Amino acid sequence: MSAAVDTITVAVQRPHRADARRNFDALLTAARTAFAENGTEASLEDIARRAGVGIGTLYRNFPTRAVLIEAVYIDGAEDLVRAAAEVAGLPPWEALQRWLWRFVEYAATKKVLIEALNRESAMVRSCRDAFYNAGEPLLKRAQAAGEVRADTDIDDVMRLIAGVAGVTFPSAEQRQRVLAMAIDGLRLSRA
Amino acid sequence: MSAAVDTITVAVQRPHRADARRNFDALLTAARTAFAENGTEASLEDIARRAGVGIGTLYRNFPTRAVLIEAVYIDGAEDLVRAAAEVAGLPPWEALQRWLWRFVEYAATKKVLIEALNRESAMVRSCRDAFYNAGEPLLKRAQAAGEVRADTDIDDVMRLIAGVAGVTFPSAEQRQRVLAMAIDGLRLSRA
DNA sequence: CCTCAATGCGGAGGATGCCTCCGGTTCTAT
DNA sequence: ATAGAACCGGAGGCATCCTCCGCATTGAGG
Repeated sequence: MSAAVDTITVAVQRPHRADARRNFDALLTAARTAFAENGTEASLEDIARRAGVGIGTLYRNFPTRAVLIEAVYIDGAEDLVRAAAEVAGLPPWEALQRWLWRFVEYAATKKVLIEALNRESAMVRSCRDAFYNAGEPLLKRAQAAGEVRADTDIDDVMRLIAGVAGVTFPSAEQRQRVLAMAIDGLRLSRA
Repeated sequence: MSAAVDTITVAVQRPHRADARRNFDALLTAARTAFAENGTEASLEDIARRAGVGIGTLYRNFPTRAVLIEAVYIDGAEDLVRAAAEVAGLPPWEALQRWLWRFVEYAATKKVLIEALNRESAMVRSCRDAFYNAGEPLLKRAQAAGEVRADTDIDDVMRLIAGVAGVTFPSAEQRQRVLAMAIDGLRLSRA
């Protein structure tokens, strides 16, 4: 499991100087908040202001918007990867379901996830690979146990869940219900 | 069915003068193309250029970006509403499924749909109401026939399908497969 | 403690896009 | 043919993205 975590490569280096490190962290925090509120088109000038730094500082740390998005995206990804180990001991279907709901929670805390999933970059692929490495054993186990349809793979599943998790629902209740329906779709086979 | 079509109210008036009507149509066409390529953040100046008109003309016809998005969104909506009548004679599950795949096709031709579904405006509500009026009888019929889970409604279903239809898939094959899984999720009940 | 080089800073300025408004043009009803 | 309502394009103001430069700060080494 530790091996899975290590595969997430880091695109941006956290600076060496203490002041720069503080600014880096402040920018990440501000970006997380701004993206959660306004999506990934949130104004970078606004993010710099929120962090209490100049726009030059933002660009020095994150040369493009995409790099900033990815940095936010990777934040917390390790926790999700580790969560797979936490549920591994449960019965197959239960384990997979629990992990998928963790994935949905992760998605809820950052709107960038859905948009990032559609991006093609080394960093995103690295994270995606890590998620897939974490979740795939759970899926295969549930398939081997005859609890999940055989005609799907981890990429299908992640895209299905991510797509639904990205919808803005009027109520948490409905969100829960519709996501449950999507997850239930994993169970049925046309056989 | 004709009553359902009539409930779609029109937010923008098509102009009276011949030249203005031509420009209006050209703008709609250009917007459809630009949105399909770049999503709803596509440059309005680019759209005006594509249509061969000045930016002032774009704003005169569509006072805000939202109005333009909605105009594109409604385009073709009537066809989808009518499609419900075309499948009504089929067996319950078949009818619903056929219509949902029509919905997916409609979504594929314009990326704006997914984003529009998350917007709150009179026009969007009007279209959504029309879709729901069209699709709901099909859903209820399939539920009455015991072919669809009882714990869902047309709003759930539309959001589920729209969410998945909005994902960018690397292949049409995968898209097909994952959407089929989502639709299969309608069938299962926890009972 | 001091020095100095590497690291890091903010914001002015150029480019682009959104949006408004005004002088000029075109269309159509009479 | 004419008048006036409808319509036009694009300059200009504002916001945001992004770069670059003169100045400031940090921290390692002596």
